[in-house]
Amino acid sequence: MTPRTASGTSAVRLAAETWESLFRAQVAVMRRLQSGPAFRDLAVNEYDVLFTLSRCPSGWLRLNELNDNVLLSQSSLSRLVDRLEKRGLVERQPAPNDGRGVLLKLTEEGAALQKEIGREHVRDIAELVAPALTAAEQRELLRLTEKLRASLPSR
Amino acid sequence: MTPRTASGTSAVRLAAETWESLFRAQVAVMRRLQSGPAFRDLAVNEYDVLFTLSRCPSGWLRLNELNDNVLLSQSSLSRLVDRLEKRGLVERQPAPNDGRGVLLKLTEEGAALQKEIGREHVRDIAELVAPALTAAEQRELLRLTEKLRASLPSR
DNA sequence: CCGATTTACATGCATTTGCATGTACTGCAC
DNA sequence: GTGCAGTACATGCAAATGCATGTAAATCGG
Repeated sequence: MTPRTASGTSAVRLAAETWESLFRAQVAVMRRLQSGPAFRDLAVNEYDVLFTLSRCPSGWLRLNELNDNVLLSQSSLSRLVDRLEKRGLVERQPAPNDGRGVLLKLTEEGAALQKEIGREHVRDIAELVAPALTAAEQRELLRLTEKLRASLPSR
Repeated sequence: MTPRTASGTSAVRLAAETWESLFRAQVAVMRRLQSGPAFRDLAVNEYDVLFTLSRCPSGWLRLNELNDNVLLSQSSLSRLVDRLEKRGLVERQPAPNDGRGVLLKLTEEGAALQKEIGREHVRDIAELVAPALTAAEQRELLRLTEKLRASLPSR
């Protein structure tokens, strides 16, 4: 009854092994990245918030939208943003059309720090990924992970 | 001077975008997995330790080897294992040939809990991954992530 | 064999995190 | 409009985490 592939592996098992491998690769790469000097005075999650804000076309982003990108609870993100605000890296503003919402934006100092760390970070990534996979393989990995993410149920 | 691909993207940038996509996919999948009912009484990191032990052929695993698999500092893993031991899920033993080392093993109760959670977990994974990618795509994603992980510098 | 360095793990302590809850606002039913 | 459920964010508090450091054992250089 259970459908099996040519290699005798069930579909469920293939999915589990695929996720396991993706997860382990992420752990292994992340471990090496976060121990590097790029993150000496900013945690990876904190950098990630600055990075996401730097990519935002309007410059302003809602806190709840930010939360989708980060593996943090809503309350933890709220306090992480507190810290960034106290360090003068981001700015809060009440949302215009929603009295409950909060908009976030990089300060000039925040944007500068993001760029500085970002340069190092990108270099570190390339040093890990480029020797491991050919350009074609990287493009395929990019395509597959993007497709996976896009296909997930909204929540 | 900077080498560019046909699409005008530098090798460094391709590597960075590939990692970014892999990372976001991991965050998105993990967010959905850990909010599910499978992890109602065991954190994901804690389950991960039980899972890794369950895969170990000899049954016993060194603490430092375990640490390579998990995105946790050495001290945090030490205390995580404390908690698992207090709950009767794992057992510590001094390493035979190295007086500094500690060997870990699942208790019967730990093995049973791992299997129980594992069943739910695998089902959750399949529900997310299988509809998103074809079997061939999953195999390719598995291959690429495995190659990436295997190609990383030891540390 | 002896001292110096390194490795494996544990622990004190400050910081970060998540859960539960609180507050304020929105939107919907009527 | 009024009441009521739902959403967005903040906060109290207990638990988890990381850094720095401690302890003990292994390894290395002489």
